[in-house]
Amino acid sequence: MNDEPVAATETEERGARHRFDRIYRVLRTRICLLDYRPGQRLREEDLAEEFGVSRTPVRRVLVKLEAEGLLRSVHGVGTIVTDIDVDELAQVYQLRVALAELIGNLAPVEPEADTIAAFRTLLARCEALTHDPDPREFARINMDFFHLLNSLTANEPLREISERLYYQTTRIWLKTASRLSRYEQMLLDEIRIFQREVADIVAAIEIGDLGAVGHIRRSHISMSFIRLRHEAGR
Amino acid sequence: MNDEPVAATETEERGARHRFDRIYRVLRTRICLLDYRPGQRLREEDLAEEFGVSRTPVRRVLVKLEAEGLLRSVHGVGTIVTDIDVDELAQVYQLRVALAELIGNLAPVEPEADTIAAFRTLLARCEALTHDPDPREFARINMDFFHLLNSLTANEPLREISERLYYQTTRIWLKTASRLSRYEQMLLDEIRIFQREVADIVAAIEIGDLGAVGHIRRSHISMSFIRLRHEAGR
DNA sequence: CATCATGATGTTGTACACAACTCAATAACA
DNA sequence: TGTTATTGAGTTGTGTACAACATCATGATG
Repeated sequence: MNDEPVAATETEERGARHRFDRIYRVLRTRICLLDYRPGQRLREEDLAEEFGVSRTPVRRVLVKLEAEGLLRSVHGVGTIVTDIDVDELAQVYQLRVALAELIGNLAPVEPEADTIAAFRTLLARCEALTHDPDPREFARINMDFFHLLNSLTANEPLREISERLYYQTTRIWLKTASRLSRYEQMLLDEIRIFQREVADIVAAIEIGDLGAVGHIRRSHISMSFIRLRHEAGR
Repeated sequence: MNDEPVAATETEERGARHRFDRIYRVLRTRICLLDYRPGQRLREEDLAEEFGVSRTPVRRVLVKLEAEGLLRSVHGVGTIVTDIDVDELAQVYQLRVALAELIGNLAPVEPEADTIAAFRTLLARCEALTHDPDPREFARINMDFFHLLNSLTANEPLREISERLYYQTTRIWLKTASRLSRYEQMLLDEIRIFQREVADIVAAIEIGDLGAVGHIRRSHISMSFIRLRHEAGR
């Protein structure tokens, strides 16, 4: 009866796969929070040292991040965080808008009690944020909110694709806004708008209208991008 | 004036990136044509030897194919071609159906003369196929047709995602049909239906109605899956 | 006879040394 | 002085040996 290691694998996901996912998530988060700025050069050896492994497993992660468009490895030069600009991302936003509606339509899943609770917790964090605006915390809440929304569809390919597109676009707000003079005011405005979105969606979820969630989300993504483009144009 | 290598890079994409893409495409095609059967175990060393490289660059390719759901590497066991079944792929098909329509709507690109010519050539290949049915050639034409359709949108993220979903699902027909007794007849039927789809779409393209292309494609993907599911159910 | 331990074998994962490559600084030259 | 080689440092890409792991056969043990 040697099932102890199996159980451990089940709960903790030991081994190579786990290390891989861990490093992957850390790097992805750093890129999206602009801890690594667009255009910044990363050194494989530094990353390897930080995570206590050799370059080999690090490179695996970098290959995946490159496939997702967050990095670009150039032989003899370095591994560079991809730069982004509002115009290039317009296409990705178009697609995200279209997909947002699908989450409510394709294989909607009746939210569990704890899922609803998680939404409420998030709403509270959001409210707290309006009293103490912080761009990083804003980005984090945004990320958590996205993952919660994503769990509302049982269509796994849709979840995967939405996630990928989300991580491709989420940096653009921080990057664009941080360079503008109205930064503080913009941040506060955006937080308030976001808070209303969360409130709207939580209301729709509590009623059980997942279709409405999709519509709300769709319009908010669309408007958010238009606002950004407008601010960036000036 | 040492710009010769630069020019070569531009046209032929020498170097690591090129090798990588080459191996990647070859393996992906083999998986989708069932040269590698679902469940089959691949050995990294065999692949390395075949392509004249070491395991290292091969593993890069395998990581990417694993991220796309075509392979699964298990430590100590092997690299296994993912098995697929009709029920699991239902979700992917749902998504493909939804995305098909977007190709005509998001950033439609006016087809060039040579693109239209390519469609006509394909239609001819398709016609020839009805006289000499061959499952592999059918799959190849299907693949080429997909890539042509995909070039009708300038939305690159959409192209990328559509491609990924296509390669996730395209094996299922060959796999399912090849196990059925009515295989020969099914193949011929399916080829004829496909030929009509191609004819319809070529007509829509020549008129310049890309929206119609999306609708035709959408309904054909949907029906194709329903037929498959129906046959598989019995 | 059933069951569990143990070792042999084969595979992917990792570490590390070296090759290929880029770029900038510097020297050579017209 | 301007321009072109060249050298050097620094980085990613590759090859290779070994570690970690899974599986199966074999035999010990109750």
